[in-house]
Amino acid sequence: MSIGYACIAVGLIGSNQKSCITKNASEEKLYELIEHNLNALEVMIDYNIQNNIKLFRISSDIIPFGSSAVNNIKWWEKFESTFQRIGSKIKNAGMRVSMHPGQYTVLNSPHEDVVSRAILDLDYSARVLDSLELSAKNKIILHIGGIYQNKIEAVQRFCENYKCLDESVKQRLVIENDDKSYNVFDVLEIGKNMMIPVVFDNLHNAVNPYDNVHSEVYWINECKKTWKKNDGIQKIHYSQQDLNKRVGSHSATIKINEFLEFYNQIDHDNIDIMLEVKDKNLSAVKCINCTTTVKKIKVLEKEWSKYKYKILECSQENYLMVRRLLIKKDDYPAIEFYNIIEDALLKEINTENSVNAAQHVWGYFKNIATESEKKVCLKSIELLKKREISTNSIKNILWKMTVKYEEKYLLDSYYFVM
DNA sequence: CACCGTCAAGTCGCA
DNA sequence: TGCGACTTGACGGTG
Repeated sequence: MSIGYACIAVGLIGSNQKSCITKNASEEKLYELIEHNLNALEVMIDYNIQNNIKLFRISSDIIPFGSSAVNNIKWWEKFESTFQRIGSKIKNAGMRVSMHPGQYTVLNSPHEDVVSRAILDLDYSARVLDSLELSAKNKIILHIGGIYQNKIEAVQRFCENYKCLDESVKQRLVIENDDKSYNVFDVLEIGKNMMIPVVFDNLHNAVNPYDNVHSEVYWINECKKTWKKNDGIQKIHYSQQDLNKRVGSHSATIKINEFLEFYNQIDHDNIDIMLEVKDKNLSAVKCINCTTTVKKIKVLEKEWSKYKYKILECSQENYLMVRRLLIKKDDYPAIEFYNIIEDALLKEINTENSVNAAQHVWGYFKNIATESEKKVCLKSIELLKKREISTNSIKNILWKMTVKYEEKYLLDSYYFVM
């Protein structure tokens, strides 16, 4: 059983992906971007290994214009050794990765050019995974596509076009229920007929259900039947609704209690769970730490070192609660720990707390900063007290000093990214 | 340096 | 018929 996250690692230096607009997509520029993005991928893979994260989605933007004529670089040749090195790390760690072309990759379109671009997109995704020399258990996830006023014909077109796909794509391709057009029943029909594994997405199912009779567990068990030995263990997508946004929007973080309720209902030892959530790796680590059988408080202490100034900024009370919680060194109060953090993050940030947090962070530098840095910082904190500057401004100033003085404890802090 | 429009894609709902 | 929303972070130009 693995829990993972998609594409981006929040608060991880050197992991950002770069892109450019078509106008600027010269060969030189593209080469530079690919090199950068592969570096960033390796940074994320290393991070995953260090944090025991064994499930990860590689961004489809890893190679800018990877499936377009705009990019003529034979990147799989030019960066062959880089791909092999990263792929080895993935394999040796027992990590499983995937790719997920977005809503604009539509295999069942009635427009020939749209379909051929979709095929190129799938070929590209497979080529990335092939270049990493990973097995067919490392999947490409696709939605069925549009309806075009006739679902039966649209499904037929999907199946016909699927048959035309390259074998390297077919052995990796899995299909997922979406939030508008194809519910889990529709996708299962296709999956069973075409022998394609089905990924169950709980939020899509909540938004676009087949009926209100069958439970999530029922559908997960139905989907399980579509996964064959060569496909690896069943994969599902899990996310929670952002209550302030439109129906189907992913939440900022995974509420741990709600997750555990779901987790405890399913056959979690035989399922890989991909989280779709704004805070990405943060929620993945949270869910892993709350379900692990290895219960070491050191893990929570490490988490606390990253969260603490952010929590101090939100709530002094919660900050003190966590400190009390982590005193007993033979305990492992992971769920309580994350409940206090979730609670703090929901609170409105007031001036007093944001000043307090900034002063704590400034404390790392007050003996090493130059006179001018000291002047700027203290002035900014005074302005913050009067709400004349934003918390982002002060965080930018403090972040620059963190980088300059390589303040290790702060470099990983979520204070700067939340 | 902060801010914000733009990009890039295909479908669908609505005027 | 055509346009805006959906999605996403970063780009890229402006002030």
